[in-house]
Amino acid sequence: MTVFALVDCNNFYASCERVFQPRLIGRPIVVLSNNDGCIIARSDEAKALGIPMGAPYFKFKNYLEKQEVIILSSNYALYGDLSNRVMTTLSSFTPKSEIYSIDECFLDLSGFEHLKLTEYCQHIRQCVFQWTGIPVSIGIGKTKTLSKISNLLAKKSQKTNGVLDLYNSPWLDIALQRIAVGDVWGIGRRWSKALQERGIITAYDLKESPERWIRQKFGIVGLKTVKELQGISCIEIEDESPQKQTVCISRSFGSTLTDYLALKSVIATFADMASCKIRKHGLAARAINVFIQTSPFNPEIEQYNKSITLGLHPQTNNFQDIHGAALKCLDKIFKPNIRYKKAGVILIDLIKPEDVPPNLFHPPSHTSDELSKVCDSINQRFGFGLIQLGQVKKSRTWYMKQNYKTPSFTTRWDELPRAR
DNA sequence: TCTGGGGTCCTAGGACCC
DNA sequence: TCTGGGGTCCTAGGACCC
Repeated sequence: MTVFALVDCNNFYASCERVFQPRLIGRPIVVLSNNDGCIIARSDEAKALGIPMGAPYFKFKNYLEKQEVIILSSNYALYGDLSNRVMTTLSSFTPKSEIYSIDECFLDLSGFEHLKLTEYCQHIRQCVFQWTGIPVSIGIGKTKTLSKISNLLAKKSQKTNGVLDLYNSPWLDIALQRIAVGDVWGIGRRWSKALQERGIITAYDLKESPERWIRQKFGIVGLKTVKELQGISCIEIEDESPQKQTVCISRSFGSTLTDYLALKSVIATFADMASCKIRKHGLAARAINVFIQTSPFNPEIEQYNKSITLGLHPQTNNFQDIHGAALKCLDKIFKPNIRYKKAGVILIDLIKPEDVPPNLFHPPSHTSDELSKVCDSINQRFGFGLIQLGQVKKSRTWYMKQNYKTPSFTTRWDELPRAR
């Protein structure tokens, strides 16, 4: 039987900001999404003020100021780098682990029982904090779903000191009764509502609910969740990260765009970013999707949401190919006199070029891809967008709002923290 | 005025094949 | 008038995750 442990960073983005700005410790912090749109992370102090997750920033602006909450734009360069440090540290404690998200990691602790799991996890926790400055909580269980629940309770209860082992615990059922069904991993808003209407309120209720009904109403995915609650593992730890299937670059604009040339510049930039990203992964795309949208929150204006998919034959990760294909897509869906608020480029059906069988009708192209490589290295060194194809009109009007961003302390020489 | 971005998986239904 | 059965593949949409 596998021993599953879930390590989850506490208030990850807020904690990252505190590592290099100790004056933020003990103060309420919120971190905003791109474009300073929504509140996507809160320190414990901010949670205590009743600030909800995902709330639009403009609705809480006054309240936040009155409460002297520290407001920060998201700094993904910093969070990504600190995440790598945490994950590298964690991987030294077990041969098998799975990075699940920027701030979560599953560990397979089978075979470590002789060290006493709680003590071993306390040790892991202390090392992560000492080596990276990031506080984490750890939950242990017989399945991924149960380790998630243990983690939730480890965070909630002070006396666990950040580690809770429910692997062989007589308290498991009592613990499950304390978890709302909507807090179970895999149960979202829709399903939570449907379950509650049937009188299934807690994780324990879900564990005990009739399997045939679950299978019929929530499919195989729902049934797996119930089985996992029963202690029957259905979702394994995947230590080799599966190959990406899609890559998406999309943004909301700081203000609306109606001008074709402005939108063209946006789509071209997204296409360049997307192709750069798949080159980094050594992948090529076999199709591209471009979408443009109006704001769904403004019913006054004419709504227009359109997307189009175009096959790429043969598959490609070339700078110019993808740039050109994206603009061709835009031409087909662009409609004038629309106030666009968001757009994106998705590269689909990604594959390693060496895995593609040779095609009689589309022999591999002989054009060198040196240009892509050079552009990548220049853009990486000087910031994305320094070099682009000539068709792109230099326009920054759509750029995101980021009014409260901290320096990229760990990834840019000119933004290193200073010791005084 | 102002509401994120990037993913995965499953399912139902239609097109098409023999 | 009477109009099969079984299979695959693809796509769009809907749910979920962080």
